[in-house]
Amino acid sequence: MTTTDGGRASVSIQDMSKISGLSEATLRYYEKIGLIGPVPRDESSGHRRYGGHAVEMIEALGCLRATGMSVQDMRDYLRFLDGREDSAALMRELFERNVSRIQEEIERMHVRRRYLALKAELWAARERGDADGENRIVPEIAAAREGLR
Amino acid sequence: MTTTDGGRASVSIQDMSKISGLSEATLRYYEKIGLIGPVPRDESSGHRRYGGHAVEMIEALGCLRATGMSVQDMRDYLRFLDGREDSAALMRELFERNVSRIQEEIERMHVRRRYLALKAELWAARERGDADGENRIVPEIAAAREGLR
DNA sequence: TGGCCCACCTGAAGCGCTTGAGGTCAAGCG
DNA sequence: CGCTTGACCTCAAGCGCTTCAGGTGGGCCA
Repeated sequence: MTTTDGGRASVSIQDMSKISGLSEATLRYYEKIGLIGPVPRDESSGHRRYGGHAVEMIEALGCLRATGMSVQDMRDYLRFLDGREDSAALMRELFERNVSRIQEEIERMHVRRRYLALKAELWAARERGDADGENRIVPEIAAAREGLR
Repeated sequence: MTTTDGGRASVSIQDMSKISGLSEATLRYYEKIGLIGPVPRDESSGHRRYGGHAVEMIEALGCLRATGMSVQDMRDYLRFLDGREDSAALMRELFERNVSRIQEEIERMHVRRRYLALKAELWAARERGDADGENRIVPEIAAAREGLR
């Protein structure tokens, strides 16, 4: 998992990927756009070696990314963490905003699920030649469509 | 909304966008990738004019897109609609697959919401200098993190 | 010592759109 | 009549990644 390198633990990109849940490509991408890094390299091979501090930070980023948080919010998160400003309130707001975002997404998902489930039922009715069933479902689909924005 | 053009109704891209909920850019994009179209043009201006058949089709696509259905599944949907194959079963399967997809997304969303809500609580506790509260929340966050994949 | 494989590297292209720049056509107004 | 306005056009770039192509360093085996 980790190799010792002059007394300090260092982690390869593959292991960093396993630890954080971010793909190797994403780790390179985040470095390229300046969200993390620059990551120190192994002298001879030029391979990335993530040090203790970076490992924890990127592990946390992996969780935030897994919630669908935007890159901009992750940037703010890192800024609040590291800055000596009184950032507890800003952090709370950042996370509350993201809870609301998820909440809204969940609600939209329910509407979508209902619409798609009705469509599946419609075609199931057609499949078994059930014209009555079809006629019952059609107006329900029309109603469900309204909620889809 | 619609203009009459030699007895046939035709719809501008702006109105098509309002009807379908797809942006004008998306309508052009879908045409470019061959999902819809080619759309006939007004002789003199070169502007797109969507005809009756296309309007209904694109309206339906708008609903499917609003559920997060993939472009490939929308292609299949159109193929099943139009083909003379016995497509009711294929349609049912397509929609059932998409219901499952949404169902899984909803479940993941719940986990994410919990994680983010705990993070918000953590910073709220820090904000009011509540060390006990903090200590109560930290292990809950660790537990919630497990579900984030 | 040569050969092989694996982990890693970079750069470019693709996905599904969105955004923006720059230009055309038709209608309305002073 | 020229001018503005608005709806539309095309082409190119950007977003947040993923995927792919082509190349290098290091360890292990014969």
